[in-house]
Amino acid sequence: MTAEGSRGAVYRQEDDYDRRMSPYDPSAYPPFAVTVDLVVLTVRRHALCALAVRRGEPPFQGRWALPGGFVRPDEDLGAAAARELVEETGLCAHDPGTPLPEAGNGAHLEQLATYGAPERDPRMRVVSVAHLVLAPDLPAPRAGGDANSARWAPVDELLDQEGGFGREEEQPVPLAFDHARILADGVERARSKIEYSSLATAFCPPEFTVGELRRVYEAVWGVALDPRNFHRKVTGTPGFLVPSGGTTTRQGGRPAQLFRAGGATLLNPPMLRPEV
Amino acid sequence: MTAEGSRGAVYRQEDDYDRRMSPYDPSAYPPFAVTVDLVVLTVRRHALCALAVRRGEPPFQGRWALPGGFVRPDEDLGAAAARELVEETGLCAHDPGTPLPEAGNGAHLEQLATYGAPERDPRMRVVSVAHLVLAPDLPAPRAGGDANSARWAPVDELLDQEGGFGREEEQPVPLAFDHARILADGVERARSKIEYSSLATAFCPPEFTVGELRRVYEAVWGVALDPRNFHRKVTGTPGFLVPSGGTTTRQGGRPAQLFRAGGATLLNPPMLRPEV
DNA sequence: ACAAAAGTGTTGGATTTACACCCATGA
DNA sequence: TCATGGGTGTAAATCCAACACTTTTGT
Repeated sequence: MTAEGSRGAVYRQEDDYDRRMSPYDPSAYPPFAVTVDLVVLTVRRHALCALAVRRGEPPFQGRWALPGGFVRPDEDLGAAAARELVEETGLCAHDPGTPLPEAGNGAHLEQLATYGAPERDPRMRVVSVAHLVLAPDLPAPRAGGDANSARWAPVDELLDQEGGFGREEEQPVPLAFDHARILADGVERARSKIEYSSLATAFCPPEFTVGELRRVYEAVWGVALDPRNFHRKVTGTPGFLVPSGGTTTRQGGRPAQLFRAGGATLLNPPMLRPEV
Repeated sequence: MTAEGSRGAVYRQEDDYDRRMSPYDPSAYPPFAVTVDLVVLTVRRHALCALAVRRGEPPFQGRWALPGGFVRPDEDLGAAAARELVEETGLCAHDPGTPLPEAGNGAHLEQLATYGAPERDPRMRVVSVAHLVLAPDLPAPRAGGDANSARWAPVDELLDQEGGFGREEEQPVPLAFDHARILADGVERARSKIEYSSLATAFCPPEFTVGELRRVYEAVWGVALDPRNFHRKVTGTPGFLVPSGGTTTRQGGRPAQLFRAGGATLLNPPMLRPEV
């Protein structure tokens, strides 16, 4: 352990930091590392998937983890998350003020929660501000050019503590650190938020059909919805969808109207998630 | 500025902190101070109020601020918030796992959001994990024995950027730091959460009447509710309230049944907040 | 012609609202 | 007796789930 910056050192523990004067006295407060971790969700092949990166170094070497990195000395938390997102996926999400939901270039980014248990990283005291990203279906992820060190995985698979091997040769090992918990919290947030907000459109391309939007709800909630009532509901909610004029038959069947996301962010009345 | 720990110093900016090996290398990551700030809400005299403490030192000397303090080196975030709460109010709220809502000794504590804009504290780089506390009406707050350095203030008054002087001689100055934003976020969270959860009971004493619970909703939402429909709604929602057997006439009029909070945390169907 | 997906109409039941009305106490 | 808050009944309006049925394409 070095003299300063290590756990267990003795600091002047003034509870009311607000009453302190000295501007920069490192001995007066315990230093933490602050990082951002990203829960990046998308809907692929009718399943809710999250972005995972493979760890190349200990601890948890070889295990899957959420993407993330340090917050820089002069960077806001949301900006750090947006930067990491670009670096890991090429996705551009506009940085909102910390807890403001906001759509950027298709993707939605918001702060999720902060995780700071003392032993969550065995190397040092790390406080991680997790962020949630909802993105449309993307090409295979790049991670520093290295393929197969990053992938989209169904969240059920990543959270499955039991067996449940993926179709591939992937192992059912839990995620590194407390990332399973973070991912579960992010998934829960997404599930409840599409109920009363228009966020489900963040999973869709710029133009989409009502059926495509319905399949997003079905994948995120893991339920089947009545296509007819769903159609009435979403087209009848003011500000949710605006027709873009075109039609498509990319799903087969009768041509479907194309829509864009409307201006409304809060849905009133909300979408109803079927019981159990 | 001292050599290390100050803004603008140059660190090895590895984006992927997960790939680093060295356990405790302070030059490898930028150190932050991590604090918790508390939004403590209660309902007093038919108004939603928040706990504010007066700052005795610069910056923002003499201004009102939210209570808070440093996270200790071996302390979890929720534990730090619970500790600060006890120190400032004597209230006991059980520490939940980070984002888990949980009731302790009457009060509810949950993580709210994290604020880390680079210039939010002029002294140093501080990341503050804000927590939300919902408490029943309390005796006058104590703050280190010093009265009049802590008070309950109506949130409207604390958030009013314009005039709107309080009844007292209090000034309409905005809160210190970014605490107005934090308070506003906390209030918004409380307003929306009592809609679909049983959290409104956290504002009530252990035993309360339906009318008292209704006045909580009215104060938090700032609306008037129909007492008759409200009664049917809350008593008809399974798990929300359980009769404690007793009655009271402390509100005058016909004796009212006393209830305790039931086991349910999520309300289905939710309470409906009247439009506009 | 047939399958598949999009969309409209209709109906019965549940929920919500608005308000009339009665109940039990203290002053 | 009156004022005050507690609590029940009821009818109209609204919302929602279920499903029959029509439309428009590709094969």
